[in-house]
Amino acid sequence: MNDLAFRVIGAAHEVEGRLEGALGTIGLSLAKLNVLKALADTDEPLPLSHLADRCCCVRSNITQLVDRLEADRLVERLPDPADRRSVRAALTPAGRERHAEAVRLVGETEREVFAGLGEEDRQALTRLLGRLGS
Amino acid sequence: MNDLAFRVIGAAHEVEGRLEGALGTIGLSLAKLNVLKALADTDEPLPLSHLADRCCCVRSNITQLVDRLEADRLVERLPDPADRRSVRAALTPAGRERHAEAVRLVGETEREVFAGLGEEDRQALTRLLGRLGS
DNA sequence: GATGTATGATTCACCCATGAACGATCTCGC
DNA sequence: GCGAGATCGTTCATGGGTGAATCATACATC
Repeated sequence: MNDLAFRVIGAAHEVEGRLEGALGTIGLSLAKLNVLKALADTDEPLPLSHLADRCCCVRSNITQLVDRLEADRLVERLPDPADRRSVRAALTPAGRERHAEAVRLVGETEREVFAGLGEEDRQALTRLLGRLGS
Repeated sequence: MNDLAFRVIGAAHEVEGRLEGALGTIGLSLAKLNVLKALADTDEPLPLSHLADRCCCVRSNITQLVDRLEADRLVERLPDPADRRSVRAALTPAGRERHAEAVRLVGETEREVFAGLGEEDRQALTRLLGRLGS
């Protein structure tokens, strides 16, 4: 009954820690993966504003993430000839590769983390989480 | 089944957001509240290292948090005559008060967030979360 | 008592996130 | 065509988190 909020937060923190740990071994983080995922999903260069929308974060955050991803040579900035205000982010081949590795790693880690739960438990958990915040 | 990890993280993010929003109205944050709680629970000045242990974070983080809480006049640093390396953090009267307000606010918010779940659901959620990460 | 090691807190560099302010550019309405 | 206002990305200040390095102090051992 009590402190359920902190239990949810604590559990998520644990899961996040596991994922960050796994991704750290290939030089990524959840934040970076999130950007790579958005780019891999649409499979074409995305204006940074669109990227911010898909990542559910503010534009200034994307600026910094793309800075770091560009330094990692996983993403590059392309000018948009049609709108000179706009900058589009594109996956490099290395970025596409790294994203694939990351997806594999995350899947593995997820399986480990939820190994203690059967299929029914997982559905129950999903359902319960979906009913929070009304 | 799929993406359950991200569902857990997302739900926790939502809950965190609600709590941060509520605490923001009285100039606090979850991080600050966490420190106040540790001090209120033991009810005596705590060396910053112990505080770091109880808050499950590194010492450098506590240094910064106590800096801000001291600026807010909610906490003060006391020298330890028995060990001149040590600095103890103590709640000010204002800190004690603010902590009480915060606890009330968090309780309210928690009730709102989990209003959609009955007692059985809450127990089920607690149980499921407890089985993560084995 | 001197020396060497462990420990306490701080500082620094980094990562991630937000919001405000800004300069450049686009677009709409006149 | 031009001016007003919207939009794009960046920068800056702030808050929260980590780990490495540093300095003072404590302590153990000789």
